[in-house]
Amino acid sequence: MRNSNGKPAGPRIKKPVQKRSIETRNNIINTAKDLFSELGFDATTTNLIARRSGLSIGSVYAHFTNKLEIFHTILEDFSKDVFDYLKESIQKIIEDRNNLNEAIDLLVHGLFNAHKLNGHLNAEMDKFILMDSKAGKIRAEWEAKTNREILNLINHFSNDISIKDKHAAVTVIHRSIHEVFQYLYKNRNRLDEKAVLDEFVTMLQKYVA
Amino acid sequence: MRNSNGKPAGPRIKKPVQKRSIETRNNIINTAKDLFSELGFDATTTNLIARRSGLSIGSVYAHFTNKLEIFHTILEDFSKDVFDYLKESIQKIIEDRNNLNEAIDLLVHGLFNAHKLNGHLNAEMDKFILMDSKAGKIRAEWEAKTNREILNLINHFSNDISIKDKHAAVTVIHRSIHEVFQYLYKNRNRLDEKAVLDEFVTMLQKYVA
Amino acid sequence: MRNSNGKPAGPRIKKPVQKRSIETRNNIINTAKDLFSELGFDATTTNLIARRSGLSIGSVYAHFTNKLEIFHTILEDFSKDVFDYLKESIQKIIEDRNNLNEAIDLLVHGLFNAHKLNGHLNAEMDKFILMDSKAGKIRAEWEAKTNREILNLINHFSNDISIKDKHAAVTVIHRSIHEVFQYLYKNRNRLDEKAVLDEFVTMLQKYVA
Amino acid sequence: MRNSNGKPAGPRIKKPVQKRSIETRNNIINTAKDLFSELGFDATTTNLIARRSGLSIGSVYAHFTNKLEIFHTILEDFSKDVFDYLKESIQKIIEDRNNLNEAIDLLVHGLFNAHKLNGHLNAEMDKFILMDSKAGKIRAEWEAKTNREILNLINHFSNDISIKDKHAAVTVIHRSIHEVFQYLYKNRNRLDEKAVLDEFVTMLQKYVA
DNA sequence: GATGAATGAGTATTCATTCAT
DNA sequence: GATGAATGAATACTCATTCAT
Repeated sequence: MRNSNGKPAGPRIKKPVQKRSIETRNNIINTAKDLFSELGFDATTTNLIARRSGLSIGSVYAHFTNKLEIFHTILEDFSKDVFDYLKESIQKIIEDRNNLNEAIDLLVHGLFNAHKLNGHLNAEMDKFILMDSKAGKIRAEWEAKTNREILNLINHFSNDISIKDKHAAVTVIHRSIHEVFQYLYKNRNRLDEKAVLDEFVTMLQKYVA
Repeated sequence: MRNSNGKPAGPRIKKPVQKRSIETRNNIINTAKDLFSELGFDATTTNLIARRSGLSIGSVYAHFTNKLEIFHTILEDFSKDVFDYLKESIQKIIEDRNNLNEAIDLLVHGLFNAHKLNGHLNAEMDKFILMDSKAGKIRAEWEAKTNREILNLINHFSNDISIKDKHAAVTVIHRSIHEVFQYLYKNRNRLDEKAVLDEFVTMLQKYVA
Repeated sequence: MRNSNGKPAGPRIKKPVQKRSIETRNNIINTAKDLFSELGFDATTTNLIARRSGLSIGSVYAHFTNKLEIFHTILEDFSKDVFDYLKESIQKIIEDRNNLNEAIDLLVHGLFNAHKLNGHLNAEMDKFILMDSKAGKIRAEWEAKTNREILNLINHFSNDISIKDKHAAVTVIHRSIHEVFQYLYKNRNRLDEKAVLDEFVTMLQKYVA
Repeated sequence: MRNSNGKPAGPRIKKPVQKRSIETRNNIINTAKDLFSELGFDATTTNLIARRSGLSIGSVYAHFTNKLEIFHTILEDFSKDVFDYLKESIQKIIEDRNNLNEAIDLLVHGLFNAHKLNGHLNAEMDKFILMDSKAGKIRAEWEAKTNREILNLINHFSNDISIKDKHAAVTVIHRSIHEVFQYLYKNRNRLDEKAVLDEFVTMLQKYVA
């Protein structure tokens, strides 16, 4: 007979005020990121997150309303990190007055590093984006921002570039990057990473020339 | 994806020989494919597969040792279907003496149709390939076969093509295709499908030229 | 990621067809009735119901969607039983051509027996009726039926009876009965049950005369 | 009502002597009364009591050993309030030299007002009296006192009254009152309150006459 | 004196799988 | 050959209570 006429009881998750609390929150996020990456969302139990964080299960739920919220937080953080990295890379490319081919090379290798450590997590996120609308929204938002940056870069080189539909091009470039990285991760012990990456850079260079 | 450390089960699952039995098996596979696609692996319960197939849960377990086996079967079937489609397409391209640009166009659009209907399932499979070694092996096998076919095509046009590392090129082409398709699926209502596909074809054409 | 776009999956609780299934269901109901009566709703765990029934927890949930449904079933059964007992008593009173005083005496003692065994459960139910709207509806329905029967009896003796507002009278009689019983139950070792019951009969007799 | 097998806790809870402390204590009691009344004992969490009181959970536990103690305090307070109200009413009836019928009328309506505001809480208390021995003892004590007052009133009118067993009569009267009130509360929007109350007064008047 | 972060046993519920009929 | 009732380990989440700061 829990709350059958459910008056709202005020927020159960409070903004952490004490320093200890903030540390705990980060602890949970980092542990969960590792576990989601290792085992996937479903196989990662909340109790496991707690144990691996050196916390009680109660603590986990004091900081997040539920397991999904932890995942969304990680998705958001990760998306932001990749975006920040990309933005910085592009800024540097423009500042350094690299030529187009150098630019592409730097862009691809830079993004590759940003993605490198999170192949499993990436796959898990990709799945969620289809299944869970909140996740889809988060990703879409950051994807739009990322696409805007790539478009900036394309525009910066607009004299050297011949492309019919720039927006479509951005999509193609962005997604190809994403997938090639994902693929390299999956096969990280079987493939000549450098060769594939170089070939991919070549493809992009020829494409935009 | 739990509870599936399948001990060898002895001769409980027989290869179906009778026609009715084969029909039942296909019934299960088709229902499961729909459900995995709709809900994902974890959220699809074996009891639901049974009910939607119009069968008893006992019957499902008479045909498959466990849930994972159903998934592997579907993965195998699907991989084979895509491969067959690709092989046929390439054969036709060669027979029809299409030129390189036409070939690429046909290849991309052909594969796109093969993938088109299974975006969710694809994402689910992608995840499993990382998480579940048996799934990884199945996919790797078919991917190798597929890559071999693409290599054939490249060799067929070897006079018109300038590529440093053909194997790496195959990887890049194959994965880009895969991802662009996946992306188009995710955004099927938001994007101009034709524009992206055309842009992608252009990229490949310039690349191999 | 359970069923996030929740297509209805058909009924999970099936009408029992096998005899074994019906027996199991009754087993659960009886065990739960004892436990709710002994410990109250909240302190009665579903696992305890299962164990005391000699069943697995899974079986309990194969027969009832949740704990509340078990309670509602018991409430409904109990309300029906008391009603049936009352209806029968009243019929018998009328058939036997008892006079008014005898009638009241029989009515009170009869109902007392119907209630006798379930004091704790009654208290639990009384609480639920306030807190849980479904329970309230169930009780209200049977209360209405019961009140109608009592009204019948009053009308049968309408020549011997002087009452201003018959409907209000029914309420007063019905509730007084209910509460006196409840009270006698609570104090079953401390009170002279017969004396209180007799006094109560006297009150009603004087009242309606 | 679990987790409350209170081991003696030593001198951790001090009787509040300072004014602020007493205010805090009352604050907790009032908040808890509202919540128990609204949600029931089990669904009312100690953390909710703290938040709604504007206090920390630590403060609540500085004033009460546990949740049950809060409930017992409220039960005791409420029982005392009703008793005081009754005692005063009876005193006034005697002083004002009301006749018997007037006396009953005043008694019933007076008590009704005392009970009026606490239907839910009453039901919760009724349940606890059966389930929790300490609660049972508290209620029994005040019930005895209350019965003594009612007996006083009966004795005051002993010339006008013809009753066999006065003690049983007190019980019947007291419980009938209690239940009719409870019932009126449950149906506060559906019933003609005045009619039921009048009919009830009539019943008592005829009864004792 | 007070605070609120942390604890962890406890609870409802699910679902892959088995096996008696 | 099939059925579907039964199993029970596993899981997300709650909440009374403690105690370091």
